[in-house]
Amino acid sequence: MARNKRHLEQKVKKEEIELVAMALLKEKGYDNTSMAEIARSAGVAANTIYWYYENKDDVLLAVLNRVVSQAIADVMALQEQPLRTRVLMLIAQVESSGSLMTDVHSRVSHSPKVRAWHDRFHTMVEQLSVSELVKAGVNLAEALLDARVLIYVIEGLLAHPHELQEREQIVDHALKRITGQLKIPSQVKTPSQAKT
Amino acid sequence: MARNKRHLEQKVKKEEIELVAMALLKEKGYDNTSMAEIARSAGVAANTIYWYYENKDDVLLAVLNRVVSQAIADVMALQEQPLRTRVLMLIAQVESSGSLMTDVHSRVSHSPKVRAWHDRFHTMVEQLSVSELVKAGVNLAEALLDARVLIYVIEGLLAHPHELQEREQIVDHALKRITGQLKIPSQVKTPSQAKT
DNA sequence: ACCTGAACACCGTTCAAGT
DNA sequence: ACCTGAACACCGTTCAAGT
Repeated sequence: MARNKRHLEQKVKKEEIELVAMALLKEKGYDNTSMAEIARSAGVAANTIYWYYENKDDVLLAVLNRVVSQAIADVMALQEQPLRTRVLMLIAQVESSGSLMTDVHSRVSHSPKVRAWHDRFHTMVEQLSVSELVKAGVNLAEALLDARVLIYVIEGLLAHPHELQEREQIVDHALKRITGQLKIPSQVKTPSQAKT
Repeated sequence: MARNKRHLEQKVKKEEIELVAMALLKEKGYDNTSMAEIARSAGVAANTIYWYYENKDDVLLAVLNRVVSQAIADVMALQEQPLRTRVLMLIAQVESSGSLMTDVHSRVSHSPKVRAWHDRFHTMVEQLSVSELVKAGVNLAEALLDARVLIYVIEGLLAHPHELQEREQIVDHALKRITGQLKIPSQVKTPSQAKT
């Protein structure tokens, strides 16, 4: 029982470090968050983190896995929604993780592990996009190129700040260009035009 | 005469620091290039750089201005070439600057000066793209959105490694989606299909 | 197994001092 | 005006030592 409790609390300790790291990395980004700060927030000595993780990039990867799992879960929950809605949801979801995606890109050249994670993630998103586009009526031969275009647009939207409305416009426009025509009526009207 | 010579050599000193910094930053990126390394390569003490530049980000900006000036000059020289060629040229040009563009994105959150530079640069590229697209036959109302899509595709291509052929395919595809139809015959055939 | 204090090498930057 | 040696604060990481 005591052993059990202890075992639990140890897992909890790592969990706590990861949650604290996630909050800090989301809020302030990789470079502006020091290991010392993460440790302090988690209530441990600075070097204690190195018992759980090899280095700072490994902490980043642990956080990224959490963030991505959550994002996937959220987007999966919208299975029946139209593509437009799901793309916008994905962007909003990832955006709430602050500069994490930019951080990944900038760490790719420092850490092979981060590079591997990035490549896997990219492939996954690409496959998802292809199947989404095929479902939306794009023929398979072109879907691969269209998926790339769509992903780059999404990445661009994530890397640069946009008004919500502007973001929707760009997504709508890109999807229109890709699928040929908008399949579903959009709600891009300004709030002031809401009826009754 | 001696004063003249001296004055010249001073300008040359700054020039040398900048050229050395450009080479190093292009080759190894911002984070992997230390001020000490730049100084050593330029043959000065580490802190001497701070007489010419406020900080490391200012060195980056000086290098960026050189790189961009060169890129603009090169692309301008292709005034009469088709859009496709110029876009590919721009990508190749910027790509030769290594991870500099990624570095800009990652420094945006650290330095307001870098952010300002990034925003000005982005606006400039956007305006250029709009006028290019209008010239290519896209109607003005949609050109702004199309320009954004095109820029994000270009940024995506720059941020991720691609085979030359694959890159051309994606650019061709994006331009086809945007302009409705490819205006000029492309040479995307595989080398093995070259005739006679 | 888990955690720590102390130290290390490196970094961007500052400052007082030299010419 | 231009340049330097020495120092500073901070960083990620390591190591020997404690429980």
